[in-house]
Amino acid sequence: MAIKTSDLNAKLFGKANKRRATTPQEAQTAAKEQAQVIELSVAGEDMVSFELVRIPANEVATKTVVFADNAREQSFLNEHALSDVLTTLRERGQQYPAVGRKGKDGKIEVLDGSRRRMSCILAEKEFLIYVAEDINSEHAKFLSDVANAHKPLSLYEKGKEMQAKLESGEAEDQKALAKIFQCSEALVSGALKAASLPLELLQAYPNVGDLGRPTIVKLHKQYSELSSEHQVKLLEMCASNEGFVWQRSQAQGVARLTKEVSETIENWILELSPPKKAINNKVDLVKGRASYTRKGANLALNLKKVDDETMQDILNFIEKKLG
DNA sequence: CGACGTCTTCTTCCCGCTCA
DNA sequence: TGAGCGGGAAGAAGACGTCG
Repeated sequence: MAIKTSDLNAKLFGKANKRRATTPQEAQTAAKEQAQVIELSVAGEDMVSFELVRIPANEVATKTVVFADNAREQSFLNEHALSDVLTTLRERGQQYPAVGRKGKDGKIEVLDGSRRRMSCILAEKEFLIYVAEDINSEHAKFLSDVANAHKPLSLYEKGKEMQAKLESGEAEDQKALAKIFQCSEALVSGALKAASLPLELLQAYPNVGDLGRPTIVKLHKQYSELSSEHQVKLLEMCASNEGFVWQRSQAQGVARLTKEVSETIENWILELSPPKKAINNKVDLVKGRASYTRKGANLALNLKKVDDETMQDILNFIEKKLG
């Protein structure tokens, strides 16, 4: 994702101080060459100076934390979700420093670069980050959001953001959300469903970002049809002993893993609640030609091999009867 | 009974995988 | 290495349900 990262840096450093850089290109170069100090205006406002800090691999986890308001769900960040960053990180080290601020407790809060942070932890590499002394929370959220623009959030993460906007009243309804997020109403519906699913269930998958709307909708339907006791049982199966579900599979490749996890979960659900749909009230009236199903006050007819004349007779009868 | 909001389904397009 | 295939993503539009 090198291109997108450079886009981000162009945005971030676009308004850098002339002392260091006057154009996005220069600022990018500065970031690439890892200048010790960079001054830039955050959100087009105050000038803030960032100092480059190098954190040894074994201290990344303890000395830095991810900004709490970051939309990215940290528990989804595993070797599969980070495979794009990990390959280049292992080969050539960290290309672009992350951006963060000094927290009250002395820890560094990572605003932009939570994926790079986790990658460094996984790959045991040195973590580079530009740190500023004082950035208010509003600006911090801005930086964090801009940063997230280049690696799309998963449906779950989008759904959580949408949920928040609904609750805060920022968005009136799903239609408004679709406008704000520039997506279809169908996607909003799917994202909200994803967000309503328990984390334990989603963590069964190798890369939650890979789960599309159809998969989520299916999963949501299957899960929500379970009784609450069964839901709890299913989550226990997901969380039990041998790590996440995907870690128990032998399959190669994320796509295959994802498929296997889906199948596993589907099977578990079937085990928990046997297909009571077997009570199919379909009745064969004339073998192979006519059947009907009764549901409440409704009647569905299913006729095969019907010629025009017969059809007309039947339609006439219905019209006369119900009309 | 109508109007509004949400969900599902249909269709098209794109991507990645497999096999020759 | 290229062609064919299957599966998934996304949007549009119609179906459905709910509320006043």
